Amino acid sequence: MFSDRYNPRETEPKWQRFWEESGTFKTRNDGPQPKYYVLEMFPYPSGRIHMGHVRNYAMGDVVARYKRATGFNVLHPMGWDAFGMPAENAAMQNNTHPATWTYQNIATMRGQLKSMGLSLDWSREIATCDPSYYRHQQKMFLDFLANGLVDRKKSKVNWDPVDMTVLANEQVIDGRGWRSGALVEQRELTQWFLKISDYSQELLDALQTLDRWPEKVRLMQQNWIGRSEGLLVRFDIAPSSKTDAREIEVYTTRPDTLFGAKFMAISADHPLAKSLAVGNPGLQAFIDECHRMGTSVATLETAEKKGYDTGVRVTHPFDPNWTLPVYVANFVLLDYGTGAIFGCPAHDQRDLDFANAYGLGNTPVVCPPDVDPATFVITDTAYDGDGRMINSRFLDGMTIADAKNEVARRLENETLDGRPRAARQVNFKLRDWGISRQRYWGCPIPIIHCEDCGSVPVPEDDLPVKLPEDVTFDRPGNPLERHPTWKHVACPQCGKPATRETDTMDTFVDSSWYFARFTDPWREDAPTTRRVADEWLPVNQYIGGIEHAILHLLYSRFFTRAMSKTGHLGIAEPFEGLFTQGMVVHETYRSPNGDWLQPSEIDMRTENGVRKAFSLATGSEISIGSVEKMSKSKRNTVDPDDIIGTYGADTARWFMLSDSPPDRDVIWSEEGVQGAARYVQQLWRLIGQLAEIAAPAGTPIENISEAAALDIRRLTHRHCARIADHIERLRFNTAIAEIRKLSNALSKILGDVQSPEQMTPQFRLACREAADALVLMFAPMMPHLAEECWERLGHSGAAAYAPWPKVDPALAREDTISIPVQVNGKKRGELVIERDADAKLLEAEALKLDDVQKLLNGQAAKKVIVVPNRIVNVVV
RNA sequence: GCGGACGUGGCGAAACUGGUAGACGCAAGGGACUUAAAAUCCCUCGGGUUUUCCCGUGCGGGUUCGAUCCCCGCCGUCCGCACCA
Repeated sequence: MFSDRYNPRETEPKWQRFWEESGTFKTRNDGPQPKYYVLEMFPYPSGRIHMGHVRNYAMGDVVARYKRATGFNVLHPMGWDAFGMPAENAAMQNNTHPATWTYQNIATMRGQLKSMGLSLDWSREIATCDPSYYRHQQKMFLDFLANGLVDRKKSKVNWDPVDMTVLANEQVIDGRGWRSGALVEQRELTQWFLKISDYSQELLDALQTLDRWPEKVRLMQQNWIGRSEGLLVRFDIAPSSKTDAREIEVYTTRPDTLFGAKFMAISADHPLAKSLAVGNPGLQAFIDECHRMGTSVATLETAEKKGYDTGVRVTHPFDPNWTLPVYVANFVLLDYGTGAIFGCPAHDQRDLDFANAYGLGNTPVVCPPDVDPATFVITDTAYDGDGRMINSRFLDGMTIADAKNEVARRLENETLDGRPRAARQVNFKLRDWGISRQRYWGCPIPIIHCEDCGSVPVPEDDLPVKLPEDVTFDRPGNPLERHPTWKHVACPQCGKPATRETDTMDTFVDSSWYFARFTDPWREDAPTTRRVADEWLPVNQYIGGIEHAILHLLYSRFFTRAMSKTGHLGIAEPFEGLFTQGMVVHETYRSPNGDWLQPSEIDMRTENGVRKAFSLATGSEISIGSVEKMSKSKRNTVDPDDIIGTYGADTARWFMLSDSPPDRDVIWSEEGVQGAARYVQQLWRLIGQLAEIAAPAGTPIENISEAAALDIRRLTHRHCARIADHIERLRFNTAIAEIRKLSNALSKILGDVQSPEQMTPQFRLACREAADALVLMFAPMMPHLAEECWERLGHSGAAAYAPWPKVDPALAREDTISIPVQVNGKKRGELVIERDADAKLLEAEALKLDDVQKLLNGQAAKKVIVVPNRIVNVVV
């Protein structure tokens, strides 16, 4: 009945069909067991899955299957992050509709994921481009609006004049649009914003509660939120200045250095700069130059500090006779602080560069410890370290912290035009989230613009605002904008002709709440069923790439709070545990003429112990290049379909998990996959042998007393405990090493059996237990093989329903252990002794060892360190 | 520039965060079985000596009975942020 060779091509589809027909992985919201929600970041339906998906979903599936086996009601759903630009680009290139392209891709990828044997509840599948999903998003947008979480304001954006759309910063490469290549302009557009900055402090504080998140991600978010404590200070404009303005307000985190001030600088976009530019062509030209410079990384890196002296002078807050020149400077940002700074060249590198360029000099006001203030001079390098105040009148001698407080205290208590001259302020780098996109393939923003009534929400009864289907992509720009009828509607308030908002939402909105929708995707009249969502959420284990460390994960954290504020949820944090997996990388191959070759075009051979690559087509030698992330450009990709077709899903999953720690990159190699495939066969043979000798399935295990049988039991229980521990900690690579140790040990035991008499009933019972346990322990990684083995072992039900093997602690514990004996820290021998032997016994036994005696050379040991169950160290 | 991580055999890695360094695997070499190949099985596999030991976790110091792990100083690789006042 069972063949000698395991054939995944037959068994994998068989068991996939079984799971599907039996509804094995359908999850009930009212299941009696404790709940566990495991989620992998849902894919963008780009066309085909790649090996990164295989890795991501294999990991999630191990967790899901393991948790199910250990008694949890597991939610493990899948969906599609289906809106986005690639669908529109494909529409333009192939003259298809984005929806057609997207749903075709979804169909393909769904089939591919199913061939992986993932234990997903497909009945909960969602696609964000489906009106049944985005209608709820529109509802929530309106709820957010009603609760003051939405803002409409002008902001600067990257505008691609050829494609006629706003581009994200990531889509601007060297100042040009990534698709059109056109020089990107900075435009002021009125945009919709979600007020994530209202939650800056909360999002920052709550990071501390996320103790199952990688430290790295928390740090990245912390830096991104960018909290700083400082002082707002109002500077008077000197009367002689040619402006109507009376004062300029600056934000500083270093009020202690106020006596080192040499200039003031304002942003080119500062209102004062704009008003001064009127009738000042030189200044206007400079402001224009600043705008052209753009904000790309490359320009910032090389940009010189440039400024333009406005002629305006301000007076020092502590000395009316001390004036400072006001420059418009290219390095001052409008949207951080107040768009104006005071420059203290001695203690800020940027200010120093600027001051040196314009001959403004510097005065050190913080003197480093152990340096004589009289000789302390700043030339090219600003000093931003600790020290004592100098050259600062009433601050002299203070620490930086005291000086900051003293300046704040004095200025806070001084009034200017009836208001305090200064105020302490906390600032954040985090900005509000601009969600408007001039794109078709996104969730329409449910707003109608009326000349009389302004921006009016679409009435709830009219939701969803569906995307029109009859659109064309033969021209750049937003098809919604030029659609003949779609945008023309009556104002819901006054009934006059009005127009729809034609911007759609950033696709990051779609992915900010999908995890909540999965808890009740059938609900029609609301985004969530709050009771159900609150029971499932937060997601217990979220798994995905590190590239989402900031945007997606921060947006989701905000969205969860916003949904709670609007009554859709009752929690703050969406993801209790986060795991960021490494990439899948592969060798690269390059022919002598510089062409990249795919792994499938390569024949690997070993000549004189050296690995060499040859082209299958031409036979010529190909140079083996560095290991890099799989990418189309380097052609070092491997297609999951090919791998699954050749080796089976179990082999692919096993190899993905076995070689590297899951948070590190894994090198995909043909040799490695073959090793995994060999192991599949090895297990199949081992289970076959065990099935022959094992006691019948279901025989109770009791009163095992024979040594050989007990050895097998101890082996089994010991490994079982370790494997569970490794999976719990997501250490899949070491879990797999333990499984291999167990199967190796069992193979050896069977191989050592000399005669049939050794196979006593007790021995057969122990084999039964070991075989069952082994299968159930590799089942999370190789579920199809496990089902087939389970059947071969004579079980009637499926392995997917079997509980995780129960560990008997008494059997798992080792009674005899070996303890190393060191002399002066170097291992000289070892004691095999009963567990928990006391220190005196260990010491006596250790000193008896020949090797120890030899080194003692008749003398007494100076000292003997004994750590029970660990080590003995004899000091001579 | 700021912040963070990492550095262990030919390769991926492990080591219960102070207690036998290199588990498990890949590659390689040798052997068995085969007419042969595949498959399978057995042995070797950090370096030097080949009977005893010595050296080895990027480099140099330190703490300790004992350091891959802790501290100080270097070198290198990778990642994130970046004119944030």
